[in-house]
Amino acid sequence: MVREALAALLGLEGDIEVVAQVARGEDVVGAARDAGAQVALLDIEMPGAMTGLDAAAAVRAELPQVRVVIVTTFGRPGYLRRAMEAGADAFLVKDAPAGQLAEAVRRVLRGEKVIDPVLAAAALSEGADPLTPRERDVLRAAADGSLNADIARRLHLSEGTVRNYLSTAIQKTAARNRAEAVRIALERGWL
Amino acid sequence: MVREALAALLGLEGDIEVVAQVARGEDVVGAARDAGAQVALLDIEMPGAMTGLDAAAAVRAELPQVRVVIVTTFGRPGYLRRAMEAGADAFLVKDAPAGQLAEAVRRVLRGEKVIDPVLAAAALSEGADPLTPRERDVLRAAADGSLNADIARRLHLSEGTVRNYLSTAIQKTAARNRAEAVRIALERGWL
DNA sequence: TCCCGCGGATGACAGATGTCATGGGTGTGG
DNA sequence: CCACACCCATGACATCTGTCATCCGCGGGA
Repeated sequence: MVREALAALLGLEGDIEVVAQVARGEDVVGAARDAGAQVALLDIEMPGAMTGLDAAAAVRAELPQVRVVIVTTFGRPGYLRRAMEAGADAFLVKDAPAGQLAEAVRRVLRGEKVIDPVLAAAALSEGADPLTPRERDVLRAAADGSLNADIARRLHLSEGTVRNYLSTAIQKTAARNRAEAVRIALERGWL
Repeated sequence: MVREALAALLGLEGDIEVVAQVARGEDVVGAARDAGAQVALLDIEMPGAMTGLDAAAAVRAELPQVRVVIVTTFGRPGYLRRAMEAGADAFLVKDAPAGQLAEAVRRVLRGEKVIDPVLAAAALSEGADPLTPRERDVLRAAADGSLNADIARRLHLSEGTVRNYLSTAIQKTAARNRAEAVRIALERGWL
């Protein structure tokens, strides 16, 4: 519904034409190629296995002439960082005024980058993700309230190892327990 | 951005006119009255103190002739229940096709109720919220990973009492610890 | 009147969690 | 070759968490 609504909004602009819409990240590259798109507008949170950031990287790799605009619900600095690493040209949050959307499309077509300066500052001041891949796995597995034993079974680890990884993750996030660590890592876009 | 986009979408329909838009729940009743709206379209998750459900109840109380359509990101059965209790005429989730939005507006104007039958069945089979107000408070306070001592201080309770309330909440949600209880209660729309 | 649910509290106990020291193996870069 | 980071594990320990029994006071129904 939101996708179709944003398409309607862009369609009202005389100089912009919506040439394709897809629901899943896996379908982005194909649709963009078939429709001859000049700009791809992607949400980070999408159904399916592929996130909008993955789709952005795929577009950048396979259709380098296509500009990528990321629109997301959550203005997490970590998202911005990862979007830039994935090769995005613009990064917008959904609670920005609607006019910024069309404006961003026009500007990336002129070769400009479009980034909220406040968010950019936050992303830079925050520092990079300090978690190792395994710490991320364990933290993600702990997010739903699983017991250490469950996590150990799911990741084929010993229970003590799970405790060790969680302990380091808790310290790196400056949290006091796993729940706080999960919340902080989520806010920072590290999961 | 999403609000303006949905307004653009509805504006494309010949028989529907968007007469007002507001960002915060507190402004809904005033704007609906001033604009002479026939239908109020409300999101549950809104900035400001007033949720969309509160706004729905306010509209129902002060402008009884105005139909209320709830649109929400999360199709939680508890949300549906609370929306109906607040006097909503329609309940839509945002990942439904865009056409359903205009269709719902037309149908509530004809006096019909619009509810996804799958969600209705889920809401009925799930049973009502079993939590007492205090259990809800404590569970909400525990959601961010606070220690028992923090929660006790924040709610002016003893630490043991916090443990007791959490224990009963954990049993009522059939969870194994507080984190799981929080997740389940959130999914059910009990918080 | 009596019972029951709710709010609030205490104490005791078992189990889960977080920390630390310490060990091993692997791979990568200087 | 050595240092270093990462991965995985164990054991010990302190603390936090979850459960249970038990108590008090209050108010609403039967």
